[in-house]
Amino acid sequence: MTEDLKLNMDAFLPLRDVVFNTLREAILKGDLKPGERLMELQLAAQLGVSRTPIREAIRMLEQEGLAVTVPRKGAEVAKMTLKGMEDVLEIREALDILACQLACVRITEEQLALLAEKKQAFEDSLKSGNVRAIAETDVAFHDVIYDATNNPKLVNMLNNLREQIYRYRVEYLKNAENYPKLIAEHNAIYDSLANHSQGDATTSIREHVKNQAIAVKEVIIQQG
Amino acid sequence: MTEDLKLNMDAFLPLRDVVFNTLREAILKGDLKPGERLMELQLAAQLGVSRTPIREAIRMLEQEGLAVTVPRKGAEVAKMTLKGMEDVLEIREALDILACQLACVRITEEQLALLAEKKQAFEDSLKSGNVRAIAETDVAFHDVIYDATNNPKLVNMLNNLREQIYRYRVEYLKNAENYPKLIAEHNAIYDSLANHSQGDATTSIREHVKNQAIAVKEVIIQQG
DNA sequence: ATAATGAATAATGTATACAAAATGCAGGGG
DNA sequence: CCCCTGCATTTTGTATACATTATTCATTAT
Repeated sequence: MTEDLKLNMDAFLPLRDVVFNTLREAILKGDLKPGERLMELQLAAQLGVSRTPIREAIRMLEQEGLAVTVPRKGAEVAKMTLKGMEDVLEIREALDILACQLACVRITEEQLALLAEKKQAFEDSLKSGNVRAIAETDVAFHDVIYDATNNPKLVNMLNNLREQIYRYRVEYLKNAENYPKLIAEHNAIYDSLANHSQGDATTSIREHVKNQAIAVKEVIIQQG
Repeated sequence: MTEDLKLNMDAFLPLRDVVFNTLREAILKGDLKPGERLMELQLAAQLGVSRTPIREAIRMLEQEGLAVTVPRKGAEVAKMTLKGMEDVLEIREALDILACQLACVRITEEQLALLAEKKQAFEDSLKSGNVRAIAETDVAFHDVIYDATNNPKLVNMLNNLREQIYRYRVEYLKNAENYPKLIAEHNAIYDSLANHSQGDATTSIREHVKNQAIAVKEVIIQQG
């Protein structure tokens, strides 16, 4: 109720997409909290549109796993249980390993150069201490690897999974004592890709996602 | 246009779900062909509902990867290119292996007994030569393994991937000379799960999905 | 006092009306 | 002959009206 959501009108997109992006951001930033109801009429009034694009956006949020709806009851922001997160992390680990293995074989020299750049940008952002910037540069680093798989469907699935983890991962990035480990892990991943060494890539990415999984699960346990 | 889609009215579900199931079936059975446009007004008239539930159903089909929409152009049944199918199969292989590995550890005695039952039902259906029955018993066999992962999100993703492959896989199941190989592969998978041997499970399921991948790709190459 | 009932309210489900954009085609000009 | 323009048509995008269901709360009977 006290939310003041606003639409980005600068885009020539169907309203459903604009509403979707707005709600998605609100959920990921935590403005809309897990379990909070997404009432069509209320959202429509707040965003200044009709219920139709709201409903379409809600279907798209369902698609991303960010909302769940019960027939004749309505939609709410998806709650994440520990078990649910463990399930997501289990899948994410397998697909991240797959992505890294594929990237290992398919990555180009240009992409390797870009990866080195993003790796450096990540390290720089760690020094800044700006958590939002850290999260963004980390995403950018892994995006290069994802793109290198040359498998858009895989990229899409990994982005969906990452979204569901994102909210909890931010807490992890606030703790500066994790930073050296993160740098080392990124270095290991980069080196294995640069050497096109699939074995090393598998080991290093697995280590990376497993550490992240542990951290995310701790955040959930402390919260719930 | 010459389609005569009909709704299952026996369900107390929102129309969007009924429409979704109807269209989904039509796509999987091939009544709606890849590239065929999904025009809201036309579908609404055919199914005797308004555009609203049609639109919602189309969003759900997008969710499953069975339809794609272009803004201000409309939706159409997803076309599957060879590259697109290779991408799907790549993901499917990784997740099927994951599922089998998890099942290996988590499967119960009851589920193992059920798996043995489904394995036998599959062999029996092969003798019948009824392709539809064969496809169903095969799905049932793998569903037991999926359920044994105790990871509903993984099950959901695997079902989505399977849907996208399903249409092409049917051709493979028509060829009786593949049957002995399929039986042997199912036996190998069953044995590794019964022994809770993760290494064997990985090997046997990988073999199984790789063979299937080859067959599916051949179907697409011959078609396109 | 508690449980059951029923009306009032508020939400979702569905249909329809209106707006805007894309498409197709005809006619005219280069 | 080709292209370009503009109108007509079709289709999607959006808003709104109506229908149905769920919820809440007060009232009443046990």
